Amino acid sequence: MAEAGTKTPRERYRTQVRAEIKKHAWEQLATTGASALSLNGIAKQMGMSGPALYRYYASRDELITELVRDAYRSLADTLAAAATTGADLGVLAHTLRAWGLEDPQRYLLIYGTPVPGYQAPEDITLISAETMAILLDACSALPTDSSATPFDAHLADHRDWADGHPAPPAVLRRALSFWTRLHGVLSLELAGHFAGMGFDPALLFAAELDELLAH
Amino acid sequence: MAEAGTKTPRERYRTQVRAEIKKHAWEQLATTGASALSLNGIAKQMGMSGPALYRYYASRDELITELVRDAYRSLADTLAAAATTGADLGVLAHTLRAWGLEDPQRYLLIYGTPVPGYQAPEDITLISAETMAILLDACSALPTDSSATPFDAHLADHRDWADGHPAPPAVLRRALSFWTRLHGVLSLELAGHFAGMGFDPALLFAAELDELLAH
DNA sequence: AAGATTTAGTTAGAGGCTATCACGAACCTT
DNA sequence: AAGGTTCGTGATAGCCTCTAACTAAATCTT
Repeated sequence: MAEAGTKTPRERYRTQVRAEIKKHAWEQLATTGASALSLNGIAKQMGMSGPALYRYYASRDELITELVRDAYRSLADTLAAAATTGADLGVLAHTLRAWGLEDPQRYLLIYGTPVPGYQAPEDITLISAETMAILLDACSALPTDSSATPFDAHLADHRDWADGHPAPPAVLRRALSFWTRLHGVLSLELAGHFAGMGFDPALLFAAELDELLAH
Repeated sequence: MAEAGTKTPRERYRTQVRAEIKKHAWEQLATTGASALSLNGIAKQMGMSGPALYRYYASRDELITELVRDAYRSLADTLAAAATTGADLGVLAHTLRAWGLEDPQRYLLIYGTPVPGYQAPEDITLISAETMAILLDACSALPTDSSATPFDAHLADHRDWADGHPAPPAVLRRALSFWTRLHGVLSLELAGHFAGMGFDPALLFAAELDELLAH
């Protein structure tokens, strides 16, 4: 395995440079936001001239797409790791919030303002489906004491997104609520909308989570 | 009044050009997103050379800030108009969603990804407070049958953001839930995250709203 | 080991953008 | 009609993305 994984020196150098480029890209993203991310700037930080980066990323768009992919991957892996250690929905929620706080711009790269024309490559939507599966599993573990709503009936007929997951409609609905509500509090916190308001965002998050788990 | 409002012809021309610039800016925003908004492009659309626009807006940032201000203003006015015609929380929620769907990028200009360093001018935060006041009024009209939570106690001590509004903590909490939950569903819909999922976003929104009003 | 080939990095440059400046032209005031 | 103010222009600096041609180095082949 140590032999199979070790490619030619050139390939190793290449992947290492690509990694270093991404490292600087994440720094720029965190400090200046995605719209100000500059290949030229990264090149200068790495001590080489602008066009050199185009050996590693065909375009600025391709680099950003890879950042998006890595963000989805990181989120899916983080939640999966928590889930395999027996985390329930509550722990999963706090794992999500911690992941978001770790790098708000990374969260917003996924869930923030999209570029109107942009369509993510299919492999990224697959990672997104992984995350959804983790969420559905966790929701299945909870008792479904709530009664069936009209929306449940709609979901029973429109469950393609569950991708074969055997969860009943009530569980699908709980998963959607979980997703949308936590995103609601978390995204507003990460975007700074609670900044001057005085209360503790962590407590609001916990309160929303409590109410989510109580029903 | 018709005389007081009519300034000098030059001033009228000036405000009219500024309005035309903004009109094109909104179009660009809707089609290409805020990051691709270009003063140069707007100038060409208007049949004049690039630097001419700097007579009307000192910088690209200033134009965007004005778009942000107008977006906040439009949202506040839209909700206020609904509220004065006796709209309850449910109607207010659908008014919010309709406003968002009318121009998703306008909604995301307020609630989407912020640029890290940016701090909105104070008059914008005041408009935001207006919106919050409308929300608090509407929440006050509802019966507060829910019991006091630990978070209520925290809110009782951190209610600066309510800006003198006499609503009790339970109402504050309901207003926050209203805001964060509706933003959760709506922002995900506007950002296109429900796109390939099959279900009807309107029904999910309505379901979330129902649950919000039921407790 | 020597030559052939692939690859990394360079500079130059086209075309876009924001933004400043100096200049002429239009306009309103007096 | 003379004055100052304002508008729009072209020129320019300094960013940016991205392409192209070229050099130098590392790797592969024989």
